[in-house]
Amino acid sequence: MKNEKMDRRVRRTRRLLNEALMSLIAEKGYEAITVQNIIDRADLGRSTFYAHYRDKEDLLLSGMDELVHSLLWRVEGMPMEAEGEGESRRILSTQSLFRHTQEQHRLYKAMVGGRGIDVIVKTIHDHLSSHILEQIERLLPDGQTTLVPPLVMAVYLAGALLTLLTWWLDNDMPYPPERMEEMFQQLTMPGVWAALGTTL
Amino acid sequence: MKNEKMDRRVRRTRRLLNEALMSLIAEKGYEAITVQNIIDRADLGRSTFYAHYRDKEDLLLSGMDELVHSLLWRVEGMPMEAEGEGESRRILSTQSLFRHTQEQHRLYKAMVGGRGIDVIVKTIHDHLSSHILEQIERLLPDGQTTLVPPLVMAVYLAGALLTLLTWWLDNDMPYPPERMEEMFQQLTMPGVWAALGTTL
DNA sequence: CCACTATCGGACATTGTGTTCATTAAAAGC
DNA sequence: GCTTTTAATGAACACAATGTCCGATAGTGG
Repeated sequence: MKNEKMDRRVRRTRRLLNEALMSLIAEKGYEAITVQNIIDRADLGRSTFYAHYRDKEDLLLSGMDELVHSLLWRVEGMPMEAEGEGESRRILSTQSLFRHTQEQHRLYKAMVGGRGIDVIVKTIHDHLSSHILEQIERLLPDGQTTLVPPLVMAVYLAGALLTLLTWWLDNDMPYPPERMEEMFQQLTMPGVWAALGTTL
Repeated sequence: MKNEKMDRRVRRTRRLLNEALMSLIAEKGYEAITVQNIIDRADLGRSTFYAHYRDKEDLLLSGMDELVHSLLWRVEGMPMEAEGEGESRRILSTQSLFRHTQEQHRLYKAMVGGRGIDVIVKTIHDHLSSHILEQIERLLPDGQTTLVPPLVMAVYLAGALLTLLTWWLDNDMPYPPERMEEMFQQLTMPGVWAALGTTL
C-alpha cells in the first residue's frame, strides 16, 4: 500500500471526505448532494476537495474498492465447493451478505434505490460476476463444456442476487436474511446445476 | 385518449421533443444531454419546452408509457401457459424481446448502459415484474402455496431477464436472440418450477 | 374573420461547478 | 530545533445550465 508514503493530513482529509459522503448518501441520497454539502460536513476548504478528487463521482468511486471488498468478503468465506447432493448443493452462499446489508440498511438502501447512483450497483455487479465466475470455473473439469457459458451464468447469478437484494432493501426487508438466502438458492441453483451439465 | 382534444401544435411539439430526446440518447447518452440540446434539435423555443415538461426527466418519463407498452407486448404475445413437459415448460417467452432490442440496439444500449438513466430500467423492471406476476398467478390454483412467494419469483425473473439483456447489449450481442432466449429458459425455469411446488 | 391559445425568444436570477492564487499551517528531512 | 517542502485555506472568479417571465407573434378551432 502507498498509504505509508502519504502525509497524515492527506489521509485524514480523504477519510473525512469519504465519511462525509457516506453519511450524506444515507441521509438524502447521492443525487441531491453538492460538493458544498460534502466539504461543509467534513469541515474542509473547497480547493482541498478539488486537490484530491476531480468531482463528486471520483470521490464516490475511490471509496468503492473498500466497499466492494467488504461485500465480496461476505460471499467469500462460504462453502464454495458443492456440498451435499441434489437440491442442497450451492455455489455461493449469500446469507451473511443479506445480514450485512441489513445491519447497514440505511446506507445500502440509499445506494441501490437512489437516483443517479447506478455506478455503484454496476461496479458491484462487475466484481460479483468475476468472483462467481472463478467459483464456477473451479468446479468445472478442464475442457468441460456446459449448456450455458460460465460467463453468462456468472452474470446471471450476480444480477439475480442483486435484484433480490435491491428489492428486499427497497421493501424494508420483509423477510429475514436466512429466508432470502433460501429463496435465492431455491430459485437459482436448479437451473445452474442443470446448465452445468448432468455429468456433474 | 385525450389526444383528440389537443391543439395540433401541442401534439406536434411533444412529438418533436420526444423524437429529439430519443435520437440524442442514442447519440450521446442521457446524462450528457442538456435542455438546450433538445430544443435545438427539435427547433423549438426554450419556454415552449417548459410549458410542456417540468424538466428533462419529466420528458423522458412521459415517453415511457409507450416504450414499456411496446416492450411488454413482445413478452405478451407468447405462450403463457405451461407447454410441454419437464425442462421445456416456460412461463414467458422472451425471444421476440431479444430480437426487438437487437433491431433498435443503438437506443436500447444507451438506455441500459448509460449513466443517470437508471429510471428507465427501474420502470421497465417494475412493469415487467407486474406482468410476470400475473402470469404466475394465472398458473396457480387458488390458495396454492409455493416455496417462494410469487411476488419474489416475479421480481427475480424480471431482474434476471434484464440482467441478461443488459449484459448482452453492453457486449455487442455476442449470441443470437434465439440462443439468449434458450439460456434464459435453461437458467431460470428449473428453479421456478421447483419453487412453484412439485404438485404442478 | 375573430377570439383563443401556443410558440417565440431574449433577458434574467439562481445554483452549482471547477479553477486560481496568495496566505497560513503542518509535516518531513536534516 | 530549524529549515524546506508540502498541504489546506478561503475568497474570488468564469462558466454552464437551469427554470422563470413577459411582450410580441403566429396558428387553430369555431
